[in-house]
Amino acid sequence: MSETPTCYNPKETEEKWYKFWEENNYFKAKVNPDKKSFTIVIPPPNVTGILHMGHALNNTIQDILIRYQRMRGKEVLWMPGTDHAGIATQNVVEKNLAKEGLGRHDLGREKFIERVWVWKEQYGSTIIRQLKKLGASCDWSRTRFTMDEEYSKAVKEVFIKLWDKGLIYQDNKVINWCPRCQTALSDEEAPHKDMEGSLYYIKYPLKGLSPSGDESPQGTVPEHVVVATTRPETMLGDTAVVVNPKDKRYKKYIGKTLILPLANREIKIIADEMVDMKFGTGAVKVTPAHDPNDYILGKKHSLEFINVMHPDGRINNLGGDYKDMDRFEARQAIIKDLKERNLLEKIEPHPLSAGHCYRCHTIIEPYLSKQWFVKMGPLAKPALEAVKNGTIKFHPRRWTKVYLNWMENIQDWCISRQIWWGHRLPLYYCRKCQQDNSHCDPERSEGEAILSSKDCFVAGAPRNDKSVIVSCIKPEKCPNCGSTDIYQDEDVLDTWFSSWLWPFATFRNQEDLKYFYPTAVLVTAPEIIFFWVARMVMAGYEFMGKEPFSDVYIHGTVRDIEGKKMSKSLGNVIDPLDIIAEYGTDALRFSLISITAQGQDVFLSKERFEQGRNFSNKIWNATRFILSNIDPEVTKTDLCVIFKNSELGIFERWILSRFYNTLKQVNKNLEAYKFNEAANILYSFFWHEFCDWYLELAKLTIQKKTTQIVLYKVLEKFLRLAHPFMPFITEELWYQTNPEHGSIMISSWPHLQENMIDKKVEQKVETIFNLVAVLRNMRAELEILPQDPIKAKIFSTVKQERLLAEEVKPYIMRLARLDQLDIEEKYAHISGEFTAIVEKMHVVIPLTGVLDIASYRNKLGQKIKKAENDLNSKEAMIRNEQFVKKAPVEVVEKERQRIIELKETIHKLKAVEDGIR
RNA sequence: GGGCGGUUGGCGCAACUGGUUAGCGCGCUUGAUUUACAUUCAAGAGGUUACAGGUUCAACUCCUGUACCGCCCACCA
Repeated sequence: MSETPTCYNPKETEEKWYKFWEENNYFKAKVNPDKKSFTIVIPPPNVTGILHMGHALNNTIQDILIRYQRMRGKEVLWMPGTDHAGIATQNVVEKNLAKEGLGRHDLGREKFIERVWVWKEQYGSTIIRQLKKLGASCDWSRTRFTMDEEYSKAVKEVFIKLWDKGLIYQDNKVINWCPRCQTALSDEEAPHKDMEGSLYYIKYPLKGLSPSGDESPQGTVPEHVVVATTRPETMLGDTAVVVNPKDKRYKKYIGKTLILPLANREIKIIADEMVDMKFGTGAVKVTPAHDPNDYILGKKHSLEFINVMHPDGRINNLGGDYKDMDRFEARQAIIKDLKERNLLEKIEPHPLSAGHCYRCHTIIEPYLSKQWFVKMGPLAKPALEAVKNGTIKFHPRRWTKVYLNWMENIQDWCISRQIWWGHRLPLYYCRKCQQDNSHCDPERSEGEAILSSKDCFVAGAPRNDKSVIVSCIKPEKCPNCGSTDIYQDEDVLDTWFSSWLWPFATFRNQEDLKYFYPTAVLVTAPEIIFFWVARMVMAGYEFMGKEPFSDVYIHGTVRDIEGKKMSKSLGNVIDPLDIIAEYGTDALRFSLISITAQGQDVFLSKERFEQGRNFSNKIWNATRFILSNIDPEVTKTDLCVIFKNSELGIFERWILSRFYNTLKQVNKNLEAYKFNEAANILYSFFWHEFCDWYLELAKLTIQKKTTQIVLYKVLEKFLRLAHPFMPFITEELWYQTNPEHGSIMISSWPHLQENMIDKKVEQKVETIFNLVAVLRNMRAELEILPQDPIKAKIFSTVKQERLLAEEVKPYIMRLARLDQLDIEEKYAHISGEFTAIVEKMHVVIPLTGVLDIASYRNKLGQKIKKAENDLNSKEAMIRNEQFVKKAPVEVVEKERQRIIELKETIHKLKAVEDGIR
């Protein structure tokens, strides 16, 4: 009958302890003048969010920092919350509505927003629950939502502050427009993606040579200019063709008029240096309302701006025959028509990159539209300075450059969005004043306008306009004329316009703000640097007069085993909740952390979590073993007592030294944000030193109190070190080791006792372990089974070593499974022996008949050769005067020492070789 | 076009400010069931650190160049 193996079962402990922590308010932060504060604000996940590996990594790192600092005695606050995620959330709710056959316009704005709130109440806390499963020790009593009333107030106030400073303006510009979401987007929200496209060469006939280019008989086309474009459908909005003034091919055409095919409009040929003569045909169609560069040209040359699209991407009334076709449908139709008229010269494949909506991945349409912007230059100044002078540091450092580069080339921020879910702009308009001032038209033209260039660049104009009222609440009457006919701007603000206030707008009172702000460190992924990190820095300086955090830790992106980003659409997602269910939260956390080198991307596969699971199990079983073998009294003994009595044996001193060494390393690496290093150090200490060696040795003396105390103390201290990484299992075992000493999460971090680190003891024990390893190795090579009797001898002329060997003789015998071990001074050669060298000791076991002499001699020969090679190169080094002169003394000394050792080794190995014959 | 990261045993990754014998995990080979743990233990095999130069007494580490992989930003008619 096989017994059921003893395994750690995470499910039972995790729920229990999380509840316990919450009920005891251990996550709560209070202003405490006696303590230093340590604050982290969570990167607020979207309310629509569900936990993915990126969250798991991000929040595990934060929780490690938080739990570590809490144990170190700081008053820590991990501020949680969620982001209303305007577009994403609106999309989700609209999708739900669509199932009922409804669109948001069927409901109307107010009803729709009610629906979103209902949805939010129902599903918005999913991500929070999942973060709890992850063990996150956030102060949930402070949980914030970016649409909370107070938070919304802060958003409006900030808008007004910027308004008053003249940093907010309205303008007609070509912005990134998502035809699916039907809203403007900022540049950051429309990332470019490479894609396969085509370059279409289209003939634009000259005016006057033929009445109309598209009706010439027999398919001949009169004199024309060929333009190349990737988006033929935009030709409907062309208002010029531009060539380089230096281009000989086109010089004669400059100033002439072309007939725009299909639209049959007249457009001029103009000249501008901007044109690259080498690209395409050197002649460029200009569509000022549908391309950012053409927009600049249009402005410069006073062209007309013809917007030919509806907001949903269909061609509008200005598009003639193509009216109401979708933009891509229109593209095909236009190509077909051009072909028929023989106006399409050719189509070439052409790689291009186009902006995509970061929410729905639809191809962005550059679109002329009236939007609100924030002038960023003045805000960027202190934010640049802070990073340049080191007030804010990036980890790893290389991200500094990325940040500075963006900040130095900062563009104005388009903050208005044509959606409903979000913070509505605190702008109101008085209809009466507007009528009196007909110049101003704040209402959006639905994409059918033909604008002359003077209509653009009205920057700041509304600020001087008496019909525009900026206010936190709806004014009862117009302060200018007293009219009550007032309405609010329809647009909402970019979601990031609320997120950038997160480090301070999350606080509910001044006292908290004063105590917890600035926060300590921000933990996030590289994608978010521009969206959020940079803007928070600007907001921190602008509205608080102080940086929002001093350190920014940028961790890698979680990818699948092939290096692809994990995404639902690719189907390569490893769900952290599945891992939690199968292996436990601690296993998930530990594995994730231990494979995440600082700032490097993480390549995940499910198997990687086995390491964490196995480690949990190891900790579990080792603890069980220790607890079942020690006297409960031991748990109350002070370690200092036995230490003072110097009752500690060499192995006790060793494991304590190793523990404090581990502690030192863990401290160092945590301070340096090297979480994987810290985790791996803990792992190898506990597994390969504490369990593999010390626990095995301790079995010999387990009855002794000293042994029990050391076992218990090291275990108990280790649990504390491991707690930030593996909160649940450590809490459970902490409780089991001593039900009376309270929760581990509020226990104190072990104090580093440098005097316990004893390099000499470590070296000695190292030697002993080598001895054991050599004996085990000999056994294996000789193919001696463990149950076979075996005798060994150790020779050493050094008295100290003999004494050491004598002292630990029973241990060596046990670990190497010897029946007899003699320790002697003078090496007496026995024929037919098997020998190895450890330090200054000569380890010998008699040969048995099993050994393959030839292969053994071969191996021996290789060893000798390698040692001789080493020796030669070392001796060459020492002979080199330059080396002896220039290298540091200790390096030279080390080399000399090594030479002596190598000589000795070679000598002994040769003796062994002789002995075999 | 600009910037950044990577290239180290079969696989995935380490190695701080140059300094003995380049570590770890997985995998592989062999052996162990007197056991806290087979989610275990022991022993072993496996690398001239992408390539070409350079600096240095000394290069995985610093510099220059090349190749390949990946990312970011900008432009693209």
